[in-house]
Amino acid sequence: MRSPEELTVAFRASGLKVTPQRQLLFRLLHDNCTHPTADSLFSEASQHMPGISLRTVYQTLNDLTEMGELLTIDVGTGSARFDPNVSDHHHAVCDECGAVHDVYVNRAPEMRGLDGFAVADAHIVYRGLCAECSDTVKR
Amino acid sequence: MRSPEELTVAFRASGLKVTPQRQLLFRLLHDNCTHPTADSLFSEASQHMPGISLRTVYQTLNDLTEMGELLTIDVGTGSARFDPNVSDHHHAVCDECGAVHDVYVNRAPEMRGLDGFAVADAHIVYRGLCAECSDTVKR
DNA sequence: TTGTTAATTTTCAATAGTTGCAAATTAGGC
DNA sequence: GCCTAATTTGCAACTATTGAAAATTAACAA
Repeated sequence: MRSPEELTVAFRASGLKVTPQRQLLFRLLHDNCTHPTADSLFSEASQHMPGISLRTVYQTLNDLTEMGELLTIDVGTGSARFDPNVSDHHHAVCDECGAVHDVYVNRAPEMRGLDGFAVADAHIVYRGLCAECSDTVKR
Repeated sequence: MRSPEELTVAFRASGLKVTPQRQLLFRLLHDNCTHPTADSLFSEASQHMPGISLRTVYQTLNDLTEMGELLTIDVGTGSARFDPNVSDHHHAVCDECGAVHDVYVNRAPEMRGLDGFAVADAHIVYRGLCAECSDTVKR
């Protein structure tokens, strides 16, 4: 995702308004590697701007996703996670604490067993225990 | 997933009852490679047994999943998909028609960029166009 | 075969996550 | 400062799924 400043320019350029709500969300999302849910963002945003509506959060997240600034990922945890890292990557989900981490692979493997399927994209979800939770379990 | 006959024995052996509802679902799921949703199974089941309840379908699907006879997979299509193929495999989802196919890979790739995460499982979702939909688009 | 009882099914309400809609508000150009 | 289209808000609606309680029934024994 681009910086709040760049997004401000980009939004105006496409005839979209730059509201205080949107600016706040730009800031909260920029360099955010926690893979927040709409609801967790709403909570955080509410502390800075009491009264902001959950609907607006969803709206803005969807807008950013449509513009290609944000990835909406579903790792099977019930609610969608949002990721400002739009580079080609994958995710590791901790079964213990639920944390989602960005991970990379050299190359997604060729799939076998299905002829004629034109693959446009491959997304890998790793599950297991993150470093912190492995530590806790060990001791 | 084991055959309806084997499941019947297994259920009785664990003190579970084999009801007509369950038998029907055993049959509908056996060798079913369509990755049905709870709702699509409910529709199909209703044709054979009018009055069967959606709740029972969910219940039985959850029971089978807990027993390791079924996989509950989430490919981001909104509702859970159920897969009687419990071998180690992955999925290909057609962006056009939504069909889900079983696929295999030689070995899921090592992930990079996250130290100390103990991977227990990796699931790959391929997206693109299935053979049928590619054909349709071409002509 | 019938009785007993715990498991199951059904019904219906409740929940979580998300979207649709209409009224009120406001950013940004004039 | 005004206008107007874009945005925000509030709330109802919707989808997928689960919880709870009452009614039913499979399985076992007598």
